[in-house]
Amino acid sequence: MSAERMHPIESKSQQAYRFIRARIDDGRYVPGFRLVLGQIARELDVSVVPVREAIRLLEAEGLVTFERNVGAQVALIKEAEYLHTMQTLSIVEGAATSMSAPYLTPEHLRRAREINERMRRTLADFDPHRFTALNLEFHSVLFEECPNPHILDLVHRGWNRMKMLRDSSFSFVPGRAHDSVEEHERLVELIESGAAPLEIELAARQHRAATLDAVLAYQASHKLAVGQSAAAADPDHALTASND
Amino acid sequence: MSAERMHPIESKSQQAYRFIRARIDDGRYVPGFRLVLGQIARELDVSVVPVREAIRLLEAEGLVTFERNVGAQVALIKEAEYLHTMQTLSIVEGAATSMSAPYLTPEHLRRAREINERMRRTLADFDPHRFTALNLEFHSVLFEECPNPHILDLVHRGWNRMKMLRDSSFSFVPGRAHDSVEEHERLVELIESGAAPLEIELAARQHRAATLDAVLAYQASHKLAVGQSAAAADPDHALTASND
DNA sequence: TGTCACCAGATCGTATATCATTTCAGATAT
DNA sequence: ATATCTGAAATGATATACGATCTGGTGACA
Repeated sequence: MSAERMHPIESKSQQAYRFIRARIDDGRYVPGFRLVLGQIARELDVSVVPVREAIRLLEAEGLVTFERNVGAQVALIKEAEYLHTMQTLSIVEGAATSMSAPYLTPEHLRRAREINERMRRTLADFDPHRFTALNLEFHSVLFEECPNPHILDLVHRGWNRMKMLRDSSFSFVPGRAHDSVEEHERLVELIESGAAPLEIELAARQHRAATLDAVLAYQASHKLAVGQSAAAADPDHALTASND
Repeated sequence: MSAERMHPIESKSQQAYRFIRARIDDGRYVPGFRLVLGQIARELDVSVVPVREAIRLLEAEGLVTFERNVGAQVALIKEAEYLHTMQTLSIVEGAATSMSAPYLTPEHLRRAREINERMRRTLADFDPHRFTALNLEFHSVLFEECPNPHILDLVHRGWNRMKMLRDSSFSFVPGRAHDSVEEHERLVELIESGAAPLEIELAARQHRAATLDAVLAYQASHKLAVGQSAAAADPDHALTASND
């Protein structure tokens, strides 16, 4: 019992959870990927019971769907689902940002600006992957001092949903990244100026809403251009989207 | 296989989930109540595996705490937790109300008013249980047409957390119920007048925030009056609160 | 050729048994 | 009297085994 941790021995359920979760997050398990209990259990060298538990938890979070005697698969994000998640994110992110703002120090704002500058420099690279990562980093700094863990939890939930369409069907709306960087700078300035919480909240909310609008407009025009009337008429079709 | 439903045979996990959940909701399992797997399994005449799964789901929802090799218990709501949940509720309820408002018909508003009138009539009875139930009903009508199911889900999560202190440590802040009924009426009028979404959102948010303020003020004054400095100094002490 | 019955494989669902950890009471030593 | 040790009981965690259900395909039959 010498070189043994006293507390944190990870249970096999948690192990399975992290295993699956990591693969969903980094895109190895794309939406629609089928999760077979026995198979994952063998990969992890555990029994199916902990794997099942992990999958049920992921189901509760909305990351996978699970049907009795049929199986589980990574959840497919539909257009309506995307819209709702973005809408929800705009609200909770707005709240998180404004609640965090009063506690942000000049050092926080410096870090935020530094990250945003890196985003600006990647604009020419057209690297959605990296841009999204930096975007998360930027907003994480702004949320850092939010005193309400519940709100932060909701923000993270929303991000997780969004992450699912990261590698699988990501689309970069032309011009949106540039606008996003500009809005980031204005948001930092607003916080710096000691603006009223409500003003900050609405600015942050608007920032997310603008992305949603841009994606929807892009989707609409793209559909029209290609003339995919069938896809346009199907409210359940999978979506190509952005989350910056 | 004649008189058998084709789809909806409830799994034992779901059965266990509903069993426990119902008892938490109606107060038979008060916060702190210990949930022993084997015991619940025997009561339901199932094995411990589905019970365990149910408890893990409840843990994910924050309704119970679960520690490895120790066990589960109904979550205790602390003062900070209460504050955070109410704050979150004020935000998501505000959003849900304003998003629902444009779709509310005169019939909706009539029903809302009718429920609120029943609340008014119970003011003299001092029946917190009934008042809270009507309060939920009232707001449910206003949320009814919210087109974003995510937001509604968040509202319900918040309500579930609040429900936990319903019977256990419920306190009716003097005068708050009366104010609440008045605010309800004003909220309905605001919606009826076709006010801007943001205006409705802030009014709904304020309604919830006012309750929180009332509770905190009442708590503070009560503590001072009784002179429980020890309890006041402990940020983790259990809370007596209201959710109307 | 279309439809239906049926079978085989895949997969989930749960019970049971066993292992691991925690807790607590009682004993023992200081 | 206090602290520490010890072992049994309680409890959770997981593996294994078996049963139930769904799915897809195959072939008989009209």
